[in-house]
Amino acid sequence: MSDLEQRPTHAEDLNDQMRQRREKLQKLRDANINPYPYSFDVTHFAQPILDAFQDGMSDTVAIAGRVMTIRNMGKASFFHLQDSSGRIQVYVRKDDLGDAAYQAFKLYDIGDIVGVKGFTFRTKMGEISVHAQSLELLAKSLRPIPVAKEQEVDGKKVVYDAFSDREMRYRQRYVDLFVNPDVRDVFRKRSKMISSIRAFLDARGYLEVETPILQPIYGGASARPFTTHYNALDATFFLRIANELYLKRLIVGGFDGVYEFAKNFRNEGMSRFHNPEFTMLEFYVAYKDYIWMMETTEQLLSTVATAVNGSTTVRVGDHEIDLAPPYRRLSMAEAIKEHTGKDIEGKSEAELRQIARELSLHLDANIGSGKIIDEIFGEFVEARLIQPTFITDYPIEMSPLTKKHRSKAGLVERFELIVAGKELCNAYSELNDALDQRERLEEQAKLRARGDDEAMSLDEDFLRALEYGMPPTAGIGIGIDRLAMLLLGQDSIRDVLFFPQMKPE
RNA sequence: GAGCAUAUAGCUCAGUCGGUAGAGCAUCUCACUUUUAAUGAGAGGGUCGAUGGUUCGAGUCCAUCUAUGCUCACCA
Repeated sequence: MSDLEQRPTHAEDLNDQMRQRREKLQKLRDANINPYPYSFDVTHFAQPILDAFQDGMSDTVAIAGRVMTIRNMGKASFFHLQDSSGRIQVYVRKDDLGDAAYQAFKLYDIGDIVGVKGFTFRTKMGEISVHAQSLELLAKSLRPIPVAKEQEVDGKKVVYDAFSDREMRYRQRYVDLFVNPDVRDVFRKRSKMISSIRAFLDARGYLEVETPILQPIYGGASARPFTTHYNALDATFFLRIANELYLKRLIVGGFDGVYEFAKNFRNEGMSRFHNPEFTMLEFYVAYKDYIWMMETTEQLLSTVATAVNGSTTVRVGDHEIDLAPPYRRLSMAEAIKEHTGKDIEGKSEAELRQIARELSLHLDANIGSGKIIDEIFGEFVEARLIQPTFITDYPIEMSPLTKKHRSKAGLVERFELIVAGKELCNAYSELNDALDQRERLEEQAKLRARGDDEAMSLDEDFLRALEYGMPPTAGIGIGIDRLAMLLLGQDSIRDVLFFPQMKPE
């Protein structure tokens, strides 16, 4: 064995199984077999073979994939081969392959990637299989893989010893994916979800765009950013926390509708619901308002749910949630009244503070009235909104980028869609009054001076764009990871992200 | 950032009162040409997360640290 093959890839010792696999690799090379050939002509996939098989008929097939089980019976063997579509059993006989090839097959391991040419048949025990006429190693696997055994009990699959350690599943997602079929399904559906959203927006003529991730001024949301240094400019840059201000610039530029699936970055803690980088769909449509956006959101979500699950209903815990329109619409004041009995409409900051006290809600002394209302809502209402509910008409202080309400003083034309007690969407009639926008951002600057490090910065170029004139516009942000959790029945954001953020090993 | 829990073989897990480290699967050897949690016989495999401490003796008790999970806080 060469020096190279004895060398661990990391500074870790080879365990016995890893050593044995490397020895087999060398034996294969000694037998003049290339364990890493260049290609293989695949003609069929496992699941379609199973679906199409009819007794009395036999197809000639060439399939490729990963060996997942081996049952060796001396001069004949069975193994399961897993490809992107599923698993199929392969039957191998020494008589068919010849001595040398069967000898080589004995050096295969669970986890190896192989190609099989043969014909389909049904075994005595009734399993549709491929009878191998030739067999080719396509890639030798050097690490033992977790082997989960399955047994059918009363038609249900029971899995034994599943690869279930969450840390290892996330750190080695590649293993998680080939070992756990349910995980593959989740990510296929996530992909389906995104493509159906894209199809929905494309069908309406909106333009998919890309905007800067590295930004000299961050804005469009209230959050702490990741900071970096741009060497060539010797300047501080930020990873975007939102793309809102750039998309609005594009509306100023004359596009009627733009959208972007944006990776955003927020320098905050991680949790079941938060990953520091996450995906948000934002889209903006000229000449529309937030009422229109509510209808569009209803259509979008019901369309996407049907595309992904074939139904508008999803189960979350004990609740059956129905995404079929229409969704309940409730102003924030109405929602608070419904769940606390308190009327917050037209109340001063002192009065709101009194209401909060009556509700035994402890508040920071320096927060303003908008924030107080938000706290009351967050504490007593949000988690109780299970069926999709549009909460509308937010206090102006909390919404510096939103147009003033057409009829209600002190409020703005904004809605959030709450589903299963979580915010899923946030949308406005976008503020296009450049002078009002300047005042609002100056207000934010004062908050920042008071110590609110999540208050927005004043972006002069954005204001300049608005001064040229932006049409009335409706805009929305939809948390794609949250939507994936909802539609895919996952209770942790890590289970809908291929590579969730982890501390270094 | 705070609290609680977890960390033992490649995987999934036991390990009692502190006294030489266990199982199933996986791996290796032998047998077996339609098996399927294949079967039968045998074998190997461990820095018990890390570092200190208590003790004649620590997987086990104590402390600190690391990672992960859950809850809370911040947020989407």
